[in-house]
Amino acid sequence: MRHSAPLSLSPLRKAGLKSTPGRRAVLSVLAKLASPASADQIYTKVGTQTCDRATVYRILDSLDEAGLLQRVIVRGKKLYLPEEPSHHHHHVVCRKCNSTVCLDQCLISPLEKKARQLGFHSIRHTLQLTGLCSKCTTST
Amino acid sequence: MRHSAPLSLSPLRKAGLKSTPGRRAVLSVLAKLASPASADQIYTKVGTQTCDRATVYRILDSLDEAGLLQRVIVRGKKLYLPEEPSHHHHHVVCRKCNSTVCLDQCLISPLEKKARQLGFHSIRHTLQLTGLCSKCTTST
DNA sequence: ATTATTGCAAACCCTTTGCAACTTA
DNA sequence: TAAGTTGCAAAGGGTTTGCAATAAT
Repeated sequence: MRHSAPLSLSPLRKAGLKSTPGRRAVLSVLAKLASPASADQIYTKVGTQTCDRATVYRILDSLDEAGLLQRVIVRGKKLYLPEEPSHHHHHVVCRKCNSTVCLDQCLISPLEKKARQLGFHSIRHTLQLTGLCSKCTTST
Repeated sequence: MRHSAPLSLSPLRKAGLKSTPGRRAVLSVLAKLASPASADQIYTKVGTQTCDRATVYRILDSLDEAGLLQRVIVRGKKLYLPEEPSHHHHHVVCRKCNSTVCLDQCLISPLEKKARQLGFHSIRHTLQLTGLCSKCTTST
């Protein structure tokens, strides 16, 4: 008799990715973020001795591919934040201080539906709202 | 008596930007795009003798700032497409061949409203839908 | 045992910058 | 004339790559 699958697979295994120390560390760092962080900031938070910078980039790619994080662009730079597969939603990010607030919803499905009708499949989306938060009241 | 304003200002002048050959050329290239293009592709289409590559980057920045183009990220790369200020909407871009289709609507305003209620202002958004078009039927 | 993942270090590419010259309004 | 814009060329930063070694299933 074969082993039965564990009752709850880690998010990584569910996504078909191997569970490595680097990936677990990156996921853990993402989960604790107060606001979106750059690849390099994540590399630092993970601990530069935990894994190589290049590996962090590869990990972020694999997690993105697996839908385990959200990538947003603020001021032209890529930032990463965690994604809970069970509750997809979006955020506003302050263009000045990167502070972030959940908007708790995703209103994209009608657009996805239309895209599907137009022959597209494997549809993904990224929505980025940016603004200036109340603490950063300034122009532009 | 002073000169009265022209009946119709160019989009550039309306945006408070000076009308230069480079900007006009970039706008014209954008308007003719069949699918989103990278800064470098735009530089090539504009004609490398028309203006410098660095200038194209500066122009794209100013047009983005002015809301005269849309910037999207496909496969992690920045691509540009035209934006008609009178009719803001979104697109699906094929992750394989970059082909693009209009979705004709923007459903973001409820999210923007909520962000405003949370103290954000000067809100902007970028929405990117990507998928695989019918011609590129493949996995992933 | 097989396949995926990582480290290392170099290469790459995209993008930005400073400054003087030149346009545009 | 004043302010904004451009060219040039060089620097900068973020990101990717190849390959051998290593770890996960």
